[in-house]
Amino acid sequence: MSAGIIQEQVASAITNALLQAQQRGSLQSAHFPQPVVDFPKREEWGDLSSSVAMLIAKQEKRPPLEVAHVIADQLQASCTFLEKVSVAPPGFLNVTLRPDCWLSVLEEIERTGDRYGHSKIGQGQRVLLEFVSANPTGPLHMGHGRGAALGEALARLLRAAGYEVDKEYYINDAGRQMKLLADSVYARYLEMHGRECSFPEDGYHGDYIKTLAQAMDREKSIHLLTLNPEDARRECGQWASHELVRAIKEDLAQFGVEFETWYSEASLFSSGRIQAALHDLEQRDLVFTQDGATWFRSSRFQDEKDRVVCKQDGDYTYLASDIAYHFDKVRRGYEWLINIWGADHHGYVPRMQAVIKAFGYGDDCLRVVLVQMVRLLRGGKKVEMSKRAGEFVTLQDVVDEVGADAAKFFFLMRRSDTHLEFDLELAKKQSAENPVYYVQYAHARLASLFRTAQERGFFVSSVGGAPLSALVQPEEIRLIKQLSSFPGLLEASAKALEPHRITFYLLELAGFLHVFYYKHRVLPPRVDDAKEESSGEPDHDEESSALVREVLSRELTMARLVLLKQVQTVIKNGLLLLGVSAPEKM
RNA sequence: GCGCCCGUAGCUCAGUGGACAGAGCAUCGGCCUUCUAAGCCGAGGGUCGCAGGUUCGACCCCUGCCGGGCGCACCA
Repeated sequence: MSAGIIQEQVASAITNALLQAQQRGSLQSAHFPQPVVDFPKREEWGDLSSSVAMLIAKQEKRPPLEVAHVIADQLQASCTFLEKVSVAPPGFLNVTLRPDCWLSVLEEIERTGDRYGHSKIGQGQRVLLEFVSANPTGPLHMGHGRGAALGEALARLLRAAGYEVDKEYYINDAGRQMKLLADSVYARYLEMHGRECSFPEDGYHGDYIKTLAQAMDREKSIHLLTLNPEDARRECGQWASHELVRAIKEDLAQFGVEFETWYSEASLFSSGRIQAALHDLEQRDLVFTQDGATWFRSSRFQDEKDRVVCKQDGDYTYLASDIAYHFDKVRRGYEWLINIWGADHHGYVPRMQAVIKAFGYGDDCLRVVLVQMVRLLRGGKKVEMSKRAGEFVTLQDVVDEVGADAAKFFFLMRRSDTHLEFDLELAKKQSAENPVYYVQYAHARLASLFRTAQERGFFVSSVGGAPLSALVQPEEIRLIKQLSSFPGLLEASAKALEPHRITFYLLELAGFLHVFYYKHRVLPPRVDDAKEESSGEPDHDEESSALVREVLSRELTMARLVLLKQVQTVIKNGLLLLGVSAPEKM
């Protein structure tokens, strides 16, 4: 449902009409649903429409159309801000507002400014949003970029919806992958010094491993060749993971994504949290021993089978870390946990839900958002990647080539659980074909307009001081309507954890702006322009021109400037939620 | 074999159970003496994978099938 102030106003007017009709005995129901108020599919049907009559037709035991008429009559009688109320089959209620109603939207935007659209639905609930969390075994790639953009946008969106959000990166700095990293670096190190060695079977082959070994040789005071292989390996592992985490932080910072906390998996071991968490479960008989391994009774919580947490060889599994980690999350006081995972881990979700339930929390305490793969294209042709051979396009490569803004916008143009095609050529293009520029250009265009206006002595006034009744053109009303639906959009996007809706909204709003801008002038032509025009030939192609010939009074200029100011505010608010900049100049 | 996700215009994708299913790209044809043409306008294009069901009403919910992706470890 939309929560824009106009939509709310109409919804409550309908509710009132329902209750009044009920009192007068023309409706029978004891309870009515909250009326859904939306834009009708076609503008000519009215400003707003509601399907409430069809929803209650059944309980009223009357045809929807008849119910709609009852509501319409009541609305018409009691509601002064509606210019027209009509009914359309099969039972839609269409209303047209008095034009001045829409102007309150502009006041609302001016009053709330960069908080326009924000809500309190989160009620200050504390949310831990964990994302990216890539192993520090190499640089971040495209897929991580998508997760990073989504996480950042979600954090901003949820904060705007009244949640208290912390962003966290879980560093997988323990276990097999780290051992492989250590071995790989050590092998390159030995190689560098002409020592014979065999490169580990599943090691990391990328050139960055050689770079790490070289940097280590340069910057470390101890010579690794003087150490025994075990110590040398450990040195390599620690150095490499430290360096890679540092590089990952840098990449993310350049991408415009920062975290409140970086949580080390290794710290779960050293602090004894793993044993503590497992002990907690054991006391409630949710952990048992069999075949020399320790198991978690996840099957009690709708997982398909029990899972090993400590192997026969005494090592903990990844799940053990996750149990301890998520236990710690809720113990730190977070009421809602959101994890953003690659879709290839979806099979892991029931297990993790079982963990949460085992600690006594409900299903809705943990929400896992899955992110599908990114297919990288260049001018329509697939860019081949092979992680095995260490050949993949890094996030850094993409940011360098197309910029952080374009990259983020592209990552947020699709629902997260569908595959995404990312065309580097398109993302770089500086034209209307490139969606990110299309939206940013709308913002910059307005900034430029305001600069010119100021030079010419037109200052954007406050909404209250502007002659807004001059705003009657369809393109103007359409803009205001679109602005009015922004709060509802944010609420729905936050509830669904779907920032891509904001992307689509902005493209639409920018489109409306560009159309308006093309059809109408805001500032009067300069004196010399006017002279040119009058000395020019008489207009032959009046018909063919899309431009609206209109008298541009000072009032109209002032009113349009105020309207466009609010448009600019909303574009900016939207872009900032996506983590994309709103440039003043392009 | 079991589980999850996806099948919507030539391509990439939107579409909280509501009206004649939308956008961008691509194709074709137009618009710069205008406050930013990084812009605008017009045209063509569809069995919403298939078949049932629920509903006053289904692209949306349920069941089955077909096609694609991904999972099903004492790996992470």
